[in-house]
Amino acid sequence: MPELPEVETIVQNLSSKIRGAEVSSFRLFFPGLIRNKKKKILEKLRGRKIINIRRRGKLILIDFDNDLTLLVHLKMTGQFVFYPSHESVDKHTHFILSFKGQKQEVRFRDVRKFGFIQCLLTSEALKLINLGPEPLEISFSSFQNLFKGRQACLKSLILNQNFIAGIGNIYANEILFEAKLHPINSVSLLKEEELKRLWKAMRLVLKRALKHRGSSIRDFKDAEGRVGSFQNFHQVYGKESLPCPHCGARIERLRIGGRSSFFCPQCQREKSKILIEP
DNA sequence: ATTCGGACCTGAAAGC
DNA sequence: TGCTTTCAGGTCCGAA
Repeated sequence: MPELPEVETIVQNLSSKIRGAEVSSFRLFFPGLIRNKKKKILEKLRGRKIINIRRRGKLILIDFDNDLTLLVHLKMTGQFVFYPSHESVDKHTHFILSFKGQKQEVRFRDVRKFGFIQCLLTSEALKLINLGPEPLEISFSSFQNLFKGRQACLKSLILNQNFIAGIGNIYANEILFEAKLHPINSVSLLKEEELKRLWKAMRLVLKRALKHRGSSIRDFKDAEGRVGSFQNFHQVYGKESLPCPHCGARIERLRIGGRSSFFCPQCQREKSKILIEP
């Protein structure tokens, strides 16, 4: 479900509600959710205060005042939502954190159970995962450097979290449309001017999506239970056979690296590796 | 060294 | 009304 804009939206919700809150109790319904071998480590969170909630790529990090951090990945259908404590718990709720003096508790729900939570030392939390730079923080020249010596196909590369962190399938499609670049192009063929378009498109699309509090296609809800609205502004994602909003050509769908890729064959031209001289 | 399919899960929607 | 197939905001792993 969640890519950078959705995860950031949830992190903002959580920050405003539970930064500084003290954990009174937790409940774990699906032990497989916790990646640590010893689930008992969670006991160390009881009575501790949350000092910070951060995002890195698509990961949520909840830092506690005893140098422990909960690393959370929502994967496809994970949700963090506040519920009144008295409300009944449904079968997709796998973990609940309750706070001292608060009538609301935060519940982790995940229909497909792909998501995970891991409890780590704060200083170690990001060391396990090799994440690329943040797309909204990287300068153009650093961005350009990332591509040196690479020759993968463009769409696969920007979906690769080691390359750049936080972009998933929806935003990869939308960014490439905005940049007018064909998803299957090899990055080795891109000129500086095209990389600049890509960098600008990446920033523009992600910032717009943040402003609209993410895209809700089927499962995404923020921590207040609200849906995002950026799905209303998608140009190509999920729009196979519909007219391109720019030129009217029919949007096509292609499978790249096992993921659906939507693009306008007119606006996003494929580059041929073979130069045909007349 | 990359790329591919399958695996991990469940449920909604489409196809027959 | 079924029953079956396909698809889904992600990532990991092992085999070609």
